Amino acid sequence: MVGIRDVAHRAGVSTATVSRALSGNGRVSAGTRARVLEAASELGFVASSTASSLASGRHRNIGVVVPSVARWYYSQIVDSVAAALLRAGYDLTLYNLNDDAAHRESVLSEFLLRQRCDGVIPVSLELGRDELDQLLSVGKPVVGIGGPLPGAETYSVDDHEIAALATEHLIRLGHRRIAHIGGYEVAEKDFRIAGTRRHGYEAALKGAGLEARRSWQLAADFTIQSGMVEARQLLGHPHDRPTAVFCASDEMAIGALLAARELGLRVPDDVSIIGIDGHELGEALGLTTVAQFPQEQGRRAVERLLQVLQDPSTLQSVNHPARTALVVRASTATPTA
Amino acid sequence: MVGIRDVAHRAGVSTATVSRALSGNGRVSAGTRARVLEAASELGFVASSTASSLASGRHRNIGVVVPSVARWYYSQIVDSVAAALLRAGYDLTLYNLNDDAAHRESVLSEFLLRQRCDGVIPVSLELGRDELDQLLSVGKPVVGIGGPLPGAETYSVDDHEIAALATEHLIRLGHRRIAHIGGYEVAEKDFRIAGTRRHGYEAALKGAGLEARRSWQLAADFTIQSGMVEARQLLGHPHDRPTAVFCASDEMAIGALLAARELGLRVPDDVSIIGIDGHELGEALGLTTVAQFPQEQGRRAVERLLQVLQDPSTLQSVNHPARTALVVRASTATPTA
DNA sequence: GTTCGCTGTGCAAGCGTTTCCATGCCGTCC
DNA sequence: GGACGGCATGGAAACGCTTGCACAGCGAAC
Repeated sequence: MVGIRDVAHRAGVSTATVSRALSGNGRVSAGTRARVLEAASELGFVASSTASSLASGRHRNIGVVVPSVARWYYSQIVDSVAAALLRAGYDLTLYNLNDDAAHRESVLSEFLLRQRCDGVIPVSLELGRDELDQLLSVGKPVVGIGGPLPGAETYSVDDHEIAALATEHLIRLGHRRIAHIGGYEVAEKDFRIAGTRRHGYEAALKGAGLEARRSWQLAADFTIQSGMVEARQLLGHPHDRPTAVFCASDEMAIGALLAARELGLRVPDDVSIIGIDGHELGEALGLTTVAQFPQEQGRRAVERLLQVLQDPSTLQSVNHPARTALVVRASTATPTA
Repeated sequence: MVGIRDVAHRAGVSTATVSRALSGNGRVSAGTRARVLEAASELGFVASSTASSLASGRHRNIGVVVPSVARWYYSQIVDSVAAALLRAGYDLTLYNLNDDAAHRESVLSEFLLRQRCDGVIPVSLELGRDELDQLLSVGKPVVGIGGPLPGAETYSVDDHEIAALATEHLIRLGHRRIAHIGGYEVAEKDFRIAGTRRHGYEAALKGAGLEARRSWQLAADFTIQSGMVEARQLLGHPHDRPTAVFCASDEMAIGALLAARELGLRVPDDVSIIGIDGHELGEALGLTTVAQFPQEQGRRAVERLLQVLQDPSTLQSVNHPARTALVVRASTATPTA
């Protein structure tokens, strides 16, 4: 293994100078730097990041905690975060909770605290104040994405608002019989978003003086398949069928769309469907949605976190509202009845 | 920051004993161990993994290199690999190439070699012999998943075979006009799978004495959307239309299915469609497919890699053929014409 | 009663960097 | 011409663990 001393020896300088020349910290004359660089590349020297971390206290590594990697939103986040970190020369350590609350504890205590990363990006994950404080107290800044994270700096849409927005779009079109596919029943703190979106839906209905039928609120797990399954139930009754469905994610909305077609219903004539997310597939299928832009959220969170790493004092405890946009396509229209 | 000396002091032993007691390496009497454990937990001690890595040369960290995280197969792999590593107490550093060949170089040289991980799991990624040897020579075992990786130990299906299998299923049903949606044209070594599956398709056609029309071989990027786009082209001509389509991934097959319906074609009556992968959504849509089991592949690759880490001499240069299964559902049938 | 071997523990030398501090040098200013 | 400040560099002390080696204690074997 070629080490810094080999480079130092070859370049005829001390290891201190090599370190300075390669890292850019401290001053080195142009000539010396050139010699060092040459020696390093000739030997194929790559500094041991472990040793460097130990000595400097920096890791060039960010921990990203996601509930899952198989759902569109998270995959988009991971994708963009990975790209942004790569560009900045940072590694990304992935903690995939796999929708399993049991992992939470151990991930937080054993992994994140093992002092391998410089900061943490929790995605749609609600940390307790204590957990958050623990991280911050060991000097690991936290910048969250998607979902409430009281006490931390986050980039997130307002889930209540966008759900209301989607629902209001249906109401404005004249719908009165609006169903909802979304929220898990489990009141897990790990997935509060679902509940918040449901509340937004309820609030919008209430605001329009409409009833929120319990039987028209179905729980699914945010995948296309689960959207299909629930929508089959929901739309299966020929009589007393809702004229519109608001789904808490595009994936579920796509499922609902497919289920509707399967049942021989025309969208939007027989039933209007709206989702949330901005999934590319929604575009191909003509799905109306309230788009959010996870790629943008991921990129900005990384930029911000790296900034905080430069100057920790700038870390705030606010949410930077993320951009959303109502994208009206062919899956919503005035009810024909 | 509470360090090992604090624990040692509290337990009334040396740091050496603490290290041994906590890591399980070396012998410690039961009584001492108990005292150490207690002291450690009272102080909330978590060993600095950096220091531990530097001293021991082990990292408890595996590098996973994927072309993308947004496609089903990869997300399944990452998911299962993450779970398996978590169980074993390993961290996972994610290198997302993002379908960008330019990243390849830098990821390999700058990141993987920075000696942060104990081993590497490249997914559907063809390393050159030199790159592979470089990794192996610095003592980083490699266990690949999905796709050829000459010289390395891998868990992968035989892409040529499963493509032929899928095509033959159509031929057996009586189809003679079989199109293919799959392979990128780019002959990138990063995505040879696409080409291999196409060859399997061509071989099967040839074996049956059928022509492989150039215009019936469309290139897409393995997503549902691209499958839709290509299938619209392919199935858009009322005359001279293929009676069956073999797609190199379920996602593209699903896209084709949707496009067919959109065009008013009945599946499988007007056109049969088969994919590869075993995507859950395919089940909901009645898609016939040659299933592979990425979750299983990921888990096994991790198990094997950890084994190799125990005893590097057992690393072989073979592919462990991964399980596949032809799953016949409602999207394929005997052609009606 | 020695000798031997084993167990449990401590000492201290690493692991490969970074960085503080000291030093030497040169140019500038009085 | 001497003092001083700034720059480039080297020496060496961290960083916080792991582990080889030495050693004490103790029971078994002779």
